[in-house]
Amino acid sequence: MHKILKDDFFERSTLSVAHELLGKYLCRKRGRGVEAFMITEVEAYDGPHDRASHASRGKTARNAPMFGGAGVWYVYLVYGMHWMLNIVTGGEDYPAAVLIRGIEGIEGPARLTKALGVGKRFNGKQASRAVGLWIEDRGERVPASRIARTPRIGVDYAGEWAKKPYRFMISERSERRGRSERRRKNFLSLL
DNA sequence: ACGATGATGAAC
DNA sequence: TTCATCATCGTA
Repeated sequence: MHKILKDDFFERSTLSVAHELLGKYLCRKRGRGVEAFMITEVEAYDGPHDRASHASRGKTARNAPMFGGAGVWYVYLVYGMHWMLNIVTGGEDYPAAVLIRGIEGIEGPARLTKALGVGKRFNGKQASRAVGLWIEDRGERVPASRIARTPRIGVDYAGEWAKKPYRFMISERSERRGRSERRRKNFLSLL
């Protein structure tokens, strides 16, 4: 069962959408082929008062997609070099979106956009097969016991909002973690 | 721990 | 018209 997610899936509470996006598939059509990756990590940016959200300073040319209808891509550049991929949630005029931070085999919001060739041309476009970038429900369910919630990454400036557990991820089994990744983690923990 | 690298938004 | 600030990543 490969069911393309429509507006109605995204036109709901941002936290629900974020939670339920885990286990869904991010799909990209390039040339004749379609690549599909399970979504493993997301963050919710919820409403005009969320100080970690671009929308917290009101509507601007950049964040306009967040204020529009649900199911639309919001793609923007950070640090002058990285594209971030978000899907707009909630109703019209309620600014909210879910940032896709990781997919199967590719951790990191900038890495996945690079790997899939996602850039600003998707900004403001409805997620759909016609556009070449969409999300599918393939009937796989992630057990609640494997879903972890933590505060969002890189939003320390956001005061109380920085502490909210708006990051959702599929927790990995430590046995399956490769030696190199474990070494890298140990190394980073020294910093 | 830091530099790369450029758009954005706010101050002036 | 500047200027500080980034929803990051790779390298040391």
